[in-house]
Amino acid sequence: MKEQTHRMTRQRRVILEELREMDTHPGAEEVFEAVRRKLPRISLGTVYRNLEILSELGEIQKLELGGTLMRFDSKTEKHYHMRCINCDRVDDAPMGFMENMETALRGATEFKIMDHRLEFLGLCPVCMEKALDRKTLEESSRGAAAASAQTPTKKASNF
Amino acid sequence: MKEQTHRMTRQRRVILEELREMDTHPGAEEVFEAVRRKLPRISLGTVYRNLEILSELGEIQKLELGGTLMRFDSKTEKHYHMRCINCDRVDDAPMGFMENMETALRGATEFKIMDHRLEFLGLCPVCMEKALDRKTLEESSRGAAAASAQTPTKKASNF
DNA sequence: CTAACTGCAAAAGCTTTGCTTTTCA
DNA sequence: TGAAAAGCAAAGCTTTTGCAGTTAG
Repeated sequence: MKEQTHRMTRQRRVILEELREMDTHPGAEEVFEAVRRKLPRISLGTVYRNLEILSELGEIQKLELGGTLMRFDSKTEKHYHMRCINCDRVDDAPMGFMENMETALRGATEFKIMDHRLEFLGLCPVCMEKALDRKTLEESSRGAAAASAQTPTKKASNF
Repeated sequence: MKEQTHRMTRQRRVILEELREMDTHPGAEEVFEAVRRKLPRISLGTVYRNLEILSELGEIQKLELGGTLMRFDSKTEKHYHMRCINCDRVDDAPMGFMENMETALRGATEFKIMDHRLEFLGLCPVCMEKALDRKTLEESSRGAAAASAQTPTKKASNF
C-alpha cells in the first residue's frame, strides 16, 4: 500500500476556490459551470475526478442527500440539511450535530454504526409563498375542494 | 383536477405481493427479478411504473437512501434505516420514529418542515467479520502500519 | 524526467418515456 | 368499449472510464 501523492493543479485549485464561494450545495454540473468561467477549457470529467479527490482529502464534503444528484459542500464539519421538495434548494439546518445520536442503537443492533445522516424535507420560503398564493387564488375562485392533496398518507385506493 | 382511478392488473398485484415478501429494501431491478419468476414476460418499465404508482397510493414506500439506487419498502410506517458502507445492505434501525425531531427547527428556519429522514451508516455484521479477519491477518504478518486508514477525518495533504 | 493529471469522448448504470397493443372493469 | 396499463425499445440524466497528450514538482 503506497502513499498516494496529489498535485495542486490549476484545475483543482479553481474548483476548490469556486466551491468555497458557493453556499448552494451544488452538484457537479453546477460546479462545472462556475469553474468554466475561470477555466473555459476544463472538462466535466475533470470536475468529477477532482471533487472526488478533494473529498477523499477531506478538503470538501460529498453530500448524499435525497434527489438524483450528488452534491458538494466546502464546509467540512458534520451538519444537517433541509431540502425543498418543490425546487430542490438545500440549506444547512439550524441545529447542532448530535454526536450522541448513534448511542441510541448501541446494543440494539449487530451493525457497527459509524456515522449518520439527517435530512429535513419541506418547502423553502419561496416555494411556500407560491403555494400560499395558489391556494388563496383557488379558494377565492372556487370553493375549497382540491385544497388538500400532498399528504403522504395513504390515499383511498380502489382495491 | 380529475380523480385518478387505478386498475389492479396481474402485474401490479404480483409486484406488491413479491415486495411484501422481501425485507431487503430492494431496488427496482431486484423486484423485477423476483416478479419475473412469476410473470416471465413482465418488463422493467412496468415494474418502475407500478412501484411509482403503488407509492403514490401509499401501499408501499419509496426510500431515498444514500447510494445510487432507489429502494422500495412494503412497510408503510415511517422508520429509519442502517446501511452497510461496504456491501450496501439495508436494515431497519431498531429505534422508534422521532415525531418531535422537527420541532427543534420550529422558529429557527423559514422553511416549512414537513418530514425528515435519518440514516445510519456503518458495517453490517458480515462485513465487520471480514474486516476483523483481514485486520488480524495483517497485524500478525506485518507490524501495524496500514491498520488505521478509513477515518473520515482530514488526511495529511501536500497543499 | 515521470507519475499524476487533463481533455475528450465513449460507456455505464439507473430511470423515464413514446408508441403500439392488450386488458381490466 | 374505452381508459388505463403492458411490453418493448429508445432516450435521458448523472457519473465513470479509457486513452493519448500535458504538466507539476
